[in-house]
Amino acid sequence: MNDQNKELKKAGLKATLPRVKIMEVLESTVIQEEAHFSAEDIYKELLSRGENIGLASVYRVLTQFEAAGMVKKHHFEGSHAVYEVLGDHEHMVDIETGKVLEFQDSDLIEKLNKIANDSGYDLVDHNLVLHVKKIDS
Amino acid sequence: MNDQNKELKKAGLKATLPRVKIMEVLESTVIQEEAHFSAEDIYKELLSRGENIGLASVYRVLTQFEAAGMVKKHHFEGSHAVYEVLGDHEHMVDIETGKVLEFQDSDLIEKLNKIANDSGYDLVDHNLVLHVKKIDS
DNA sequence: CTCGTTGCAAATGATTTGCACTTGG
DNA sequence: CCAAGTGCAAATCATTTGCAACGAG
Repeated sequence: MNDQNKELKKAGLKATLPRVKIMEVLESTVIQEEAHFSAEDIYKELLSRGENIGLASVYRVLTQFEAAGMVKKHHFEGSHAVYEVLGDHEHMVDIETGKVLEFQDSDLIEKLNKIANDSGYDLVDHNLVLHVKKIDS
Repeated sequence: MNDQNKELKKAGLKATLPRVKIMEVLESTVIQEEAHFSAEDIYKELLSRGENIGLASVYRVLTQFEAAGMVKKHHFEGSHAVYEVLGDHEHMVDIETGKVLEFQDSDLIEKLNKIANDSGYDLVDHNLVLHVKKIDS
């Protein structure tokens, strides 16, 4: 049994063809390079690979993957949601180019935890997007 | 000329009845107490005040107000967007109750600016939502 | 076998748009 | 007056759902 099957099992999901194929796409370079993708993007990539998987299933599976903590859903802007394979980084959007940069900063995370704690809460998750523009431009 | 008219002018918008009425609602206690409201909420409040303003206009006006920097749009979760009168605070969502708490932390803002600067950018805006749960629960 | 899953098509629900009709300046 | 703005209804678009057929364990 391969990695994908294991991960699906761990999430309590049957290792069906659509789910395995979608995981493959999520782990492929095409996606890794973009870092962010819509349900539609995945769907098209599946089509181009000759898979016959419905868009509705892509939505269903991504939702399940999100519940399982494998991907995260974002609403950076625009009308549709985008997903990302879970990683511990934050986002910075260049408002002039629309490009999404990623960064990590453990001090920041520590600070966020502290803020939550100070209010009597545990930090379970967070969403952070910096909107930036090149200095001088 | 009153404050609302001035603010609208400053944003380069004609002081039309729908826009003035919507500003009034945004500044009313009903809204201030909730802090977050959907286009639908504003629409209903206008109706209850006997105003005959279309939902489409509410959407149009809120979009213009957002462009003018008077309100901010959020997608905390769920299917519809919510707006808030612009204030310099962050959000903390209790994942168990769905309640949205607000907080301020200048150190945090300073840190965010620093992060952007270190990458050669100016921080224009940011979006931060902490997802928390009560300690021990 | 037998449920959980899927594909497809139809339904939904929030937001947007086309257009003839007002209205603010 | 007349371009900007509005109301209404119809159109869009992303996402969801119902349901009969399918397939993993």
